Amino acid sequence: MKIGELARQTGLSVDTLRFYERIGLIQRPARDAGGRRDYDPAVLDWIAFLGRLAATGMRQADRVRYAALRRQGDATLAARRAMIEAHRTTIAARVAELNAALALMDDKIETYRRMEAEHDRPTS
Amino acid sequence: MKIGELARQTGLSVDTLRFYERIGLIQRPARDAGGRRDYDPAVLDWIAFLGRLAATGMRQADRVRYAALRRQGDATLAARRAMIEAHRTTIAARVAELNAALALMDDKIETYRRMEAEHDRPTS
DNA sequence: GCTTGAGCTGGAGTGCGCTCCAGCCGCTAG
DNA sequence: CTAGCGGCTGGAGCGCACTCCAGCTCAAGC
Repeated sequence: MKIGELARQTGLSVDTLRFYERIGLIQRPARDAGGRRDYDPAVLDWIAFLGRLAATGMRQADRVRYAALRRQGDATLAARRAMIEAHRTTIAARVAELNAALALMDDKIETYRRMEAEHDRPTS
Repeated sequence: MKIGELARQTGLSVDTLRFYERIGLIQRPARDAGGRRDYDPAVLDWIAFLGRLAATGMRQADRVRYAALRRQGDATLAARRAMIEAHRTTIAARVAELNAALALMDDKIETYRRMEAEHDRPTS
């Protein structure tokens, strides 16, 4: 699979894919006779998972660390699990924070409704 | 209240407070005889709310828009409510996304546990 | 009356995570 | 055989949200 096709399938740009390779998020792929990157389709799953990590707030530096562990094989299983467990905890905390914010926004919306009623009928 | 005291109470830096004023997130405070900012304590609640908006992912440009509406008084109540309602929707979507990610992380952790068991006892 | 510390301004610098660019090569279609 | 497209590299640039800095003023404590 060429880089353009991979870009299409992942939704990332060609530049982003090359950038991810530079920083070590994606392994250097095989090259064809002309020196062009030729990806193993398995990279699709990896990129999707990286996307989930990024979308849930794991920092790039940590994703790079995780990718490095992954490249080292089975000896790093426990370390990788520890990273994912820590990330799970972070996500759970974030969910709690967002739920609290939802309640706050609901209060605020209610306050606005009352103030709008006041403002529309100031002689009430 | 001087800027240093406000910084202490809000957890923001003095530079950040002045930056927020520059971009319009905080109103220009009164000045004392020496030309120094002298804040009304009411700004504490406002900064706390801005913090909640920021922490829940509202972009700075939108916080600035919201602050601008707020400065215009009661005529903008409906517009402000609309912004908060939109933000509430965004937060709710984010909670759903994070909950899905939690499930994914749990799967991943479980997979790691199984692989670790495999790896520790490869002759099983 | 002098030092110290807080505050002032306008502007430059930072870190993250990309994004874009110049200048090049090589395959394929017309 | 040549135009066009996709790919290549190394490096510069960008948007966001601050953060830091130089060089200054001012008020208070010793």
